[in-house]
Amino acid sequence: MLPMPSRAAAVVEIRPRDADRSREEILRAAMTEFAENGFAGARIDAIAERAGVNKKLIYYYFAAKDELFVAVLEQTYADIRAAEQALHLEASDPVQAIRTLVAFTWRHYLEHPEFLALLNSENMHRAGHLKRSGRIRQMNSPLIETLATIVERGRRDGSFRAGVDPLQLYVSIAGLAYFYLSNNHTLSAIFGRSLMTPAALDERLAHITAVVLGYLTSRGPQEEHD
Amino acid sequence: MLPMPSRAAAVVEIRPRDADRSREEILRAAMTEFAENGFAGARIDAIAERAGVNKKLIYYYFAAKDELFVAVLEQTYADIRAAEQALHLEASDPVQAIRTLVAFTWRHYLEHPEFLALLNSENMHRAGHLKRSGRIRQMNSPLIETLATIVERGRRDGSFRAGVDPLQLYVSIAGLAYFYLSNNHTLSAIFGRSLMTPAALDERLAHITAVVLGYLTSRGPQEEHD
Amino acid sequence: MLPMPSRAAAVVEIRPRDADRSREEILRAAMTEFAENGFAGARIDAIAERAGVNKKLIYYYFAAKDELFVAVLEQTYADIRAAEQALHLEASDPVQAIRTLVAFTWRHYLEHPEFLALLNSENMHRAGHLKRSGRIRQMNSPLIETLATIVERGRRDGSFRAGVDPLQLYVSIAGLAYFYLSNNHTLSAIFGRSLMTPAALDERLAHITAVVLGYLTSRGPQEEHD
Amino acid sequence: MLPMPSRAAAVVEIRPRDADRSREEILRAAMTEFAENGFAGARIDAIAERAGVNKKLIYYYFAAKDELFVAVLEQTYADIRAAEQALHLEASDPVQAIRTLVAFTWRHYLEHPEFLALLNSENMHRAGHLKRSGRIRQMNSPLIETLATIVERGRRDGSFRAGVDPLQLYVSIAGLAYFYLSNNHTLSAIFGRSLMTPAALDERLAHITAVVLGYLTSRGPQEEHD
DNA sequence: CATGAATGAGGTTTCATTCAT
DNA sequence: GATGAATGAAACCTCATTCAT
Repeated sequence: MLPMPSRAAAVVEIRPRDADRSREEILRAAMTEFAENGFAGARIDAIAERAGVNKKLIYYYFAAKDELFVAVLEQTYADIRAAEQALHLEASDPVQAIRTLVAFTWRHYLEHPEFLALLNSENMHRAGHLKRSGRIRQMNSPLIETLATIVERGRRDGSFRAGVDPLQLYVSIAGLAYFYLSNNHTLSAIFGRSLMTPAALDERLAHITAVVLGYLTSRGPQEEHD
Repeated sequence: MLPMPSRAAAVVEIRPRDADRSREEILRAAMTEFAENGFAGARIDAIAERAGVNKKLIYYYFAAKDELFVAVLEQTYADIRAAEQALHLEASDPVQAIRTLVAFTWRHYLEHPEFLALLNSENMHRAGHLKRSGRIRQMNSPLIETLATIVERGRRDGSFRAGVDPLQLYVSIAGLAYFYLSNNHTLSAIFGRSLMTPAALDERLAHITAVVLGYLTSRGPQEEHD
Repeated sequence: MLPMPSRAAAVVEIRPRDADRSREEILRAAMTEFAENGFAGARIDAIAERAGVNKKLIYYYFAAKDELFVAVLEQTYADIRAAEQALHLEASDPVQAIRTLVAFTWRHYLEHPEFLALLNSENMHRAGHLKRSGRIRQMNSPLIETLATIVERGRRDGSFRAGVDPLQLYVSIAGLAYFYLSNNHTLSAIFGRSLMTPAALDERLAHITAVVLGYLTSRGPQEEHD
Repeated sequence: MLPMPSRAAAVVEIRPRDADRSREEILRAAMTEFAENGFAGARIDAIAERAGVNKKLIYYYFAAKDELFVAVLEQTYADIRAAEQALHLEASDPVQAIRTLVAFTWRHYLEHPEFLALLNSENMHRAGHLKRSGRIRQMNSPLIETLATIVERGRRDGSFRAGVDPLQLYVSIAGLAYFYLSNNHTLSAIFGRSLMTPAALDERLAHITAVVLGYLTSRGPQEEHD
């Protein structure tokens, strides 16, 4: 009863989907469910239904809810790391490189709301799942080092200020994008103004870029360093 | 933390009426529980135990889990608004006012991790609870208007750039502080470096201040505006 | 702090209602609540709210939910017995007396749906409450004896058949009215025809009268008696 | 009570699939529990215990208490409709057909006290459950049409009066049986005379038959039609 | 006579997980 | 690889009732 990816399979071909397909389907369904409801709010039942499989199959592939969540997290991190790798920032001049990086971050968050939601959920659990996954901890973002190079190049050619910590900068870029998108519901509820129209989104990206470049290109008087 | 009507009260330990006391105790316990576990993860049982009251009493005062959460949110927002009002930013010069505001935001988030957690949880629910509370929607932050005044004063005396949207600025200040603190667990898990030591915290505040002032005081070349 | 129904009361007159009034108010509220929801479905909270009194007051007057129900039953039976006594059936001729009695029963049920509902509820409990109340058991309907007299008069003057058991007749008259009214919801749901329009109600009364008189005035061939 | 597909089955005691068995067991248990305690008084715990299954299984099959009640109602109605269909009233002469129908109704109510109890409970809820079940509303009793035919045949052969509404007649036959049986507890509590001895039951059936036939066979003077 | 605060027991329902096939 | 049936623990919530005043 094992699936046969050989000629025989082509003949019979009764089953519409094979093992890998099911696993992937579950993972995708879990990602949506976890993103929409958080870890505690997500329901195994809902995941099974979304994936179109039996609940038990979920346990067959991913022993427990926690481990399924870890798998989803790993997948999500792998996705963003892959996308980051596709950027080639070394070539261009520092200002342009920063523009590209900021825009990339913004767009990735915008197109992957599940990433924000999963991060939210995971932070609420004090990164308990993430700590359990050796794989994610190894997926240390290469962006930090790229950023260090860019910042250093900018400092040397006189376009950027000195004393910029790449890690702080990375967190700031992320934060400027993340907060706006992740908190969009509460913000628009309070300000009574939709933050997700195309115009508003463009405006936000322009603002973030201005903030980051404004910071990098300004002199940075001493008294600002504490 | 409780107001003391007179010295005598402090001595004899006359508590406010039990009813008020219980209600407040429940609210405080709920805030902690919701902050630690999110809305879905929070347990009414745990809240009752924390507050030292019978579970039913919670329903006596707050009809349902949802409404209790709304009450907690309202309290939290009321707290931050009260703190904001205590700042007097109009007097000082624009640069100093911004420094004060950034530092205030940073410290409030640092000292009230429950605020961040509740916000996280609420965003996961797409602000469903917040939308239900007319009271919170009215508590529109006066900071936006204060910020508008400061930015305008800075522009007129030549210290700040033109074209700064106070709402964008507000969101950016919040985001720069929020992301670092809220995501501290996942960030430190990934970077293998604790972000919560006193030194690290000071460093972050300095960085945020530098970013915000760097942005405000730099010229802002046209091409940054899209 | 005791109420003073004396001159003093007339002077102060702060309280809008006195003790008896509260008790009565509770009883009335309980009747409605029990009638609408049955014994198990009725809520003490709801009764207190309906009566506009504190829940504890209910326990002050009627030690427990069961006893409150018994009190309501007693009141309801007392009402119908009082109404029955107001009928004077002895005078008129037998046929007319039966007409009057049937119409009275019909109208009383129609105007007192709570009586039907309470009876329903009580039967579901196998008359447990009723059996506890000596007062109700003594309130044996005088109608049975009146009916016996009417039936006997009718038999003697040749208008009614012989061998009519007054108890069976009483139960039949009640049943013909009761079933239609008490089951009106299920019946109209199934037959898709409203049974409570004025025309429908008149028609039913005419039918019941015809059935009862048809039975009483027909010869009654032997084979009908088993 | 279960159908036996073959002798072999009876020997080896091959039970129907466990799933069906459980579902049926739950339904049977629920019927008893609801009949004994009404909807509000019935306990899911008790049903689970009676059925010998886990409480959760009840929700697995019937989502909620309400829906379980609807299922029970549907079953009960299906039972009585099936029994009605087994009667063949068309053949016999009108008087005999009426006798048969009255006796059938009486016996069905007598042997299925749960039907009366469920009806009681459902009426207390204003047929809320029944209205929700399309299936029951479609199970419109075919008896009405059969009755119409019988009554018409009787009218034509001169044995029955004219102007008999089959629906009214149906309701009357039901009411004459229903009230006696359903209210037997309160009635015997008040009259201090047991109504459920075999002799008493026979007597009641004889009386009902006499009432119905008395009505149908009497002339029905105009003034009775109001 | 009247009240608001508080409770313990138990109700329906949910959920992650396992059993048997 | 895949399934439907079944479960125990625990969740939210309800209810009649009592305590203290």
